[in-house]
Amino acid sequence: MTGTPSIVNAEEVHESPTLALRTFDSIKSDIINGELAQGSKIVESDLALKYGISRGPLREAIHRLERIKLIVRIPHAGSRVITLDTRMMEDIYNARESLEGMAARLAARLMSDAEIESLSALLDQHAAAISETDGKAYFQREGDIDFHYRVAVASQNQWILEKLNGELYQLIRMCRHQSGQFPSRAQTALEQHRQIAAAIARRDEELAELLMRRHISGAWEIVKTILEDQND
Amino acid sequence: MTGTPSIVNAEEVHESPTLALRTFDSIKSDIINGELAQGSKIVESDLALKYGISRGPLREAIHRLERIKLIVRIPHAGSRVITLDTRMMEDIYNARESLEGMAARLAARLMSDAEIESLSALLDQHAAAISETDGKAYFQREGDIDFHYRVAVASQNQWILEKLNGELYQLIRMCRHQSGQFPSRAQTALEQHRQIAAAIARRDEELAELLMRRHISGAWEIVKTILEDQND
DNA sequence: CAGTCATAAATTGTCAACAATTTAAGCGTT
DNA sequence: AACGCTTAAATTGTTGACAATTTATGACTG
Repeated sequence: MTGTPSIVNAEEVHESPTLALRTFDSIKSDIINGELAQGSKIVESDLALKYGISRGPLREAIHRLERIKLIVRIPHAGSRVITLDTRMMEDIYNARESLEGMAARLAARLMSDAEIESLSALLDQHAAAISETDGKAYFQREGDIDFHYRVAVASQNQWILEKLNGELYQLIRMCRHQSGQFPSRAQTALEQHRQIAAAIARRDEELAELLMRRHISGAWEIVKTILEDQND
Repeated sequence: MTGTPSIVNAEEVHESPTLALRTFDSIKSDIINGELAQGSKIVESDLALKYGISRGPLREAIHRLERIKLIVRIPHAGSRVITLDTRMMEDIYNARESLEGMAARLAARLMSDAEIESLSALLDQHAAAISETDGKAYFQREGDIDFHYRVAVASQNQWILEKLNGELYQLIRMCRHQSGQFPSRAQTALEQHRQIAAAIARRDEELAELLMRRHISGAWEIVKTILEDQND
């Protein structure tokens, strides 16, 4: 029951049973990877043609993307791919800080011993990967998210899990991709992950929350300077 | 710029420009008021007929309700009105605690002096209303939400504001409605609101967050016992 | 009589045409 | 040349019909 096996966390294997959902996934990737440029206008007929479906399910896909905040939409005026700015990312990181802080607290309360064991193993795995590849970007990025995802799951709070995994992480992925590779920080992050895991293992709710919040607000400070440097 | 005049917080005046949105509002009210019973199955054709529109926009309305978590939906299997249980409400209140705690912190940092003044005035208004009507239920409920809404706005965090006002408060309203009138607690709540407002006025971020979280977790303790008594 | 398979009904998913609205272009006026 | 109005094009919103899928029904078999 504990073994989410690998790096990738939640993408389903068997493809979605409906056109709208499959198209939603496609467009989502295209936006995160930057193939659909930020701020570009979405024209329903064009996209429907491009993805080979009719406007009905495409519309549903767009609405789902709006829900995830990858697309912004104005009645009768159409929709555009979102444009990330510092202001918005600050909102995201602040929300994430409070939500993941709570998740860590709940995880410290509720995580099973087996899960804790498995979490620790995950971090060993990360440590190995770091010393091997020494800064291999992609792996670490997803590894980082993997850790946070586990904590969110362990919180057993469906609402929080859904918001983190469904919305916030997507936007952060997109931001990372758009900002190119930024400094590795892998070693520091791993160290902090270890401390958080230790606090959880000790069932110290207060400390787990505190450390998680520090970890995230620290990450924000770095991302912030990068974003600001970029736009000046 | 400060004067949101009255109790009701954000319902737009001029009705929505699209059928789907208007129907969304209608169904939302019907669910919150219990006219559409919890757990009842939603059949698209039936509802479309009932609201006098075609299935297209109705479908969009349903998707929006799913986004708000008032409806749960399974591909090919249809959708049902959500059924509130203690488990889910606990998730909601925990999420709310962390998010509103952060909102209070940000409010203490960012709220303008005029807004603070206005917030204080709102509380005076509430105090007057309480001593007048001494436990007039509806007013106090909305008054309570009004206070929390103001703090969320003052946080200037769009993501948090949207989640609180768009999702969490709706579910709490629904829960309150379904649970009938529960004990007033108006005096206690007002007192706590005052302390929170004072902390914000003092620009004490730490304390504002702490008090807000206590306030909400306290409210949850009460709601929890009510819910448990009901189902046993 | 329980269980299972095939069939029929009900319901959701998808499509293409039509209506309403917004955006752009063209024309005339000042 | 700039502004506003009228008209045309483009785009979104809405509709009803059709296809695919699930759920219910009932006959058949062990």
